[in-house]
Amino acid sequence: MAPKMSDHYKQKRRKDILEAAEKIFIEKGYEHTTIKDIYEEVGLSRGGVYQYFSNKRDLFESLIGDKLEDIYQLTADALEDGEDPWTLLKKRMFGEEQHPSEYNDSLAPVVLEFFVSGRTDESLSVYARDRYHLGVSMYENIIQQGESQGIFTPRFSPGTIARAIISFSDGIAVDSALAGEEVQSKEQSELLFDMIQYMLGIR
Amino acid sequence: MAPKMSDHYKQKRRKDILEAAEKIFIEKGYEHTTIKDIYEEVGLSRGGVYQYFSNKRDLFESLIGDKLEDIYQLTADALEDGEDPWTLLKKRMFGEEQHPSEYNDSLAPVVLEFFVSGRTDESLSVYARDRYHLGVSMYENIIQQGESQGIFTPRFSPGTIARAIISFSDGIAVDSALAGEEVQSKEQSELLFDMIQYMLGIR
DNA sequence: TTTAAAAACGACATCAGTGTCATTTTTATT
DNA sequence: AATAAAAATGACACTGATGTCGTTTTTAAA
Repeated sequence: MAPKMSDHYKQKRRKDILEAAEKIFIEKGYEHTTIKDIYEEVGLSRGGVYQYFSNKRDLFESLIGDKLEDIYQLTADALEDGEDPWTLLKKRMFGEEQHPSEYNDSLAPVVLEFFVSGRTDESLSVYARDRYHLGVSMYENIIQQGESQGIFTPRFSPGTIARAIISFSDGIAVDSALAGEEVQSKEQSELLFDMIQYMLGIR
Repeated sequence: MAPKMSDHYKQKRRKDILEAAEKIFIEKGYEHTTIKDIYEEVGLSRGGVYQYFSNKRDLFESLIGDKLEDIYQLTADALEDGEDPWTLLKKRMFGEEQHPSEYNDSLAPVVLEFFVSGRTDESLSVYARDRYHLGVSMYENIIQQGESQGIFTPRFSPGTIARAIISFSDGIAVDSALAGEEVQSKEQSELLFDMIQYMLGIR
């Protein structure tokens, strides 16, 4: 006499909503996306979405949530396992192919929009700082590891280089969002690549 | 029998509104600023503001308008007058003191927010591209001038280096908006400074 | 001082989006 | 099949912001 819905079912629905939401967020940006846009995209009703998420912010945070923590953990593990810091750094900066390519992380500008437009909200800005900090640490750890192995001879402190990588990448993401092709993200990634080699004293 | 208000008066009022608006925009960000916030800050009524601007976007575009064109023109003139490209480049990147300092252009993140959150609006994105293009040209011209004078020996095309300066600066602006001190903008500006010397082949 | 034009006011109608909740539908278990 | 719990629906009340417009106030010229 008890119809416990399978966890699997709930998870699937949740994922459906998040996928639809991601599509819409990329299309319309964070601020201009409404709950209506989302439930129409999933093919659910208003209440249907509210069953799973309590508002747009909750939905968005779920969407981007954990992603960063995952990659941080993955990086820590890789370092632990003795993966080459230079290879690892390239992977984190440019993806598995370890090489600059056309810019494609279309959610990145939305994430930045989310944090920038919400920067006056105290709780959000705490969250933003945490995320930023985690990103810095990730790169910093890789660089420190490489330094201690004698692979890198950094011209600036690992923290500063880590922050520079993040700023530069964020800048490319933002500019791509607003000027598209014009930004020549591939060429810029190549420049970033060259700059990092210089900053880390790699031949 | 005709009370033509002095242009001076109108200009002053307009400027008052823009100044108040700038303050509020910096405080609350673009999206979260309302017309009400603004007329309360100036000490005017709702209708009062609408007398001068037709909506928030119009107001914001007036605020940032021309600024970029002005600096572009100023740069073109300076090059024409034979100003040293390296000095000029440093001025444009770091202000008159020509040296990296704490990040302080508090309107910059608001400008980025404006363009990023409005990036789906066709007319706005045209405007954004124009602005971006103008910025690229400005830096590109300086670099080309320096190259032809034999002061710079660029490792990448002037256009790519120009775009990199913009991306990096935008990145610092965005990150500062959302993580504040944490971003260590001064250190990053120093790194940017060093990187540019390297990219331009300056001893 | 009168006067007519411009500036400033603020109430108002309108709109878009939000989150809720009583009701209906679907589901898994008995 | 019967049933009870969970999921899904969509109408609803509410909110906050927008731009307008008839009215009042201020202004500078006559």
